[in-house]
Amino acid sequence: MRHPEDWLEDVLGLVEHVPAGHVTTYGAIAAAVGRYGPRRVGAVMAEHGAGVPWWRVVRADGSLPPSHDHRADEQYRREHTPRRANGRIDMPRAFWDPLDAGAPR
DNA sequence: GGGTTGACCAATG
DNA sequence: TCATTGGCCAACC
Repeated sequence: MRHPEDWLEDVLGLVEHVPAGHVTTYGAIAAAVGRYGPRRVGAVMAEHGAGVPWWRVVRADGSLPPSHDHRADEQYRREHTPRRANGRIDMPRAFWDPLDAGAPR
């Protein structure tokens, strides 16, 4: 039975497991925890994202939420996160699926 | 009880 | 590639 608190811990736990140089998406996290939707993940990140590598969570198309902006850019340079010329993440190369590592099969 | 909002997503033109 | 639309689900007023 997943209390809201457990769900929140699951989300934050997954974000912490995203390897440096890679990113995941709100939708992938939502799918991995298997409840609610991407918007809930975004909402919880906005409020509780301070303690986790929030810059490794982006939109499904590789674009950055407004809040990331310049601070994320600095992290991507440091972690060598593959990016495209338009500033978005190179998703085919950088995407890390939590289901791929946390819950195989 | 109902309308609005939001670190979203996928389909469509 | 960008803009629009409908769907999503909990929080808030």
